[in-house]
Amino acid sequence: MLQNQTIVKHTTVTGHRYGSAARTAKDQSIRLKADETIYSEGEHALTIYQVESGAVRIYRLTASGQRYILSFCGKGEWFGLETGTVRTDFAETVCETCIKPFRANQNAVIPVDLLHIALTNLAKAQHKQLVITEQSALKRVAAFVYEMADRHPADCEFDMMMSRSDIADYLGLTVETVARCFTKLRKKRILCLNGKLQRIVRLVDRDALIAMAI
Amino acid sequence: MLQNQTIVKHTTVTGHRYGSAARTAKDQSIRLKADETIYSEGEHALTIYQVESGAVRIYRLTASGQRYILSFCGKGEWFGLETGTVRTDFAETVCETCIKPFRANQNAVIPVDLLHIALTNLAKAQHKQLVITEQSALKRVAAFVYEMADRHPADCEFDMMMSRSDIADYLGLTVETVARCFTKLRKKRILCLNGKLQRIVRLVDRDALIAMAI
DNA sequence: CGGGTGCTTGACTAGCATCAAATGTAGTGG
DNA sequence: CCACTACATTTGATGCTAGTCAAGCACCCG
Repeated sequence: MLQNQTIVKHTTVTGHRYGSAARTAKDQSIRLKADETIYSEGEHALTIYQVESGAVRIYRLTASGQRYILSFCGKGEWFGLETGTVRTDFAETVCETCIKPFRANQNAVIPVDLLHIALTNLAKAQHKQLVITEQSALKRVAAFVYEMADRHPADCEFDMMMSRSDIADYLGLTVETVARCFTKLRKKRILCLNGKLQRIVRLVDRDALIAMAI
Repeated sequence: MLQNQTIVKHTTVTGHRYGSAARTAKDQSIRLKADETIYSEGEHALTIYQVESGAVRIYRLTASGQRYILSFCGKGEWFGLETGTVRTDFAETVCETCIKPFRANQNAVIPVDLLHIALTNLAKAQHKQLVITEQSALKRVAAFVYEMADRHPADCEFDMMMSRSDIADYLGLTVETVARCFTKLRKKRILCLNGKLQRIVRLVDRDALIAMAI
């Protein structure tokens, strides 16, 4: 297991930076086009990754062939940390993306706080459970847009990059329902959609979006 | 943060036991009645717990006052490990329960693999996402019964202990829908329900249950 | 006995899935 | 340049599933 091949030390110092020390590891960052596979279910899990730019989708396939997207990872987020030695899910790029691998070779030290990564991903997964179960389709989509907007705190216009089908498989809805919800958000004057694929969001009423997403 | 107040060391030795060494810590196990609070949202998070017997529910309250149960913890399972210094959820006993606390005082070493606990809880949360989003109400209830049955691998009869309302808040359904699903499972001759509160499950067709839960 | 709690069942309704089709855009080849 | 295909998105019509509201039953306890 990954965590048994590493030595992790946590001191009483609060805060923890992954600064230049971590970045000078011999593993170089990797640039990928859209929809490229990073790893697949069943593969041996020896590497974790940090997203430097772009976005990655982590998903599973059910017995019936349905795709379910567990999470999207944006800039700065980590993925690929597994409970066992084998991948239980798939990782693919959503768009052109740079990722930085951290390999766990024998006796190698990963200069990274694995526990912090695991707990952050756990918190994300728990929050997603709340979004999915408690809320209507419209609220789920609003929560998704808000999650994306949170990655661009400065801008009121940004590119989601995910297709409607990605969003549907992430929120447990159908493509049609997602499209209808975006239409409702437009009609409520909460956002505008631009770009040929309607994936560029311009936030008109951020407060209303937040009120709806909670 | 918990993980910053502890020193955790993982060697290359595979496997990791929480044997007598951990159990001789000065923290004694605690016996609680049903529906007692272990901790609440907003409290300072300094302790993690292992369930010795019984069951614990971990839940959150939404802005609208709805309860959502993130997980049930049974014998051997750990809870209370938080991302920050403050509790984000509530922990209560479902029934008469024994728990063992592990406090993270300054300079104290927790003789426990926190990363392993975090990753196990992450895997549980991810699996629950799949159950909740992909499946019909009947399949969700079947998956819940299967999860409970997995905690009693030897017995074909066991006490779930959770109320219908607990199960509903866990699966994102209503009490009525849960009751209707149990009725369907009975009519399909997959299980029988006994006890005055109908919480004792007798598995009649385990294979059919598994087939339904996946 | 009456009141409280937890479980079940029935009737009705709202919301999402499904099926189907239209639109807009890009790319290809004649 | 236009015809054609391919793909992503949107919209409409319809049906089913689970939520809502309501009532009834079983059990327990004062």
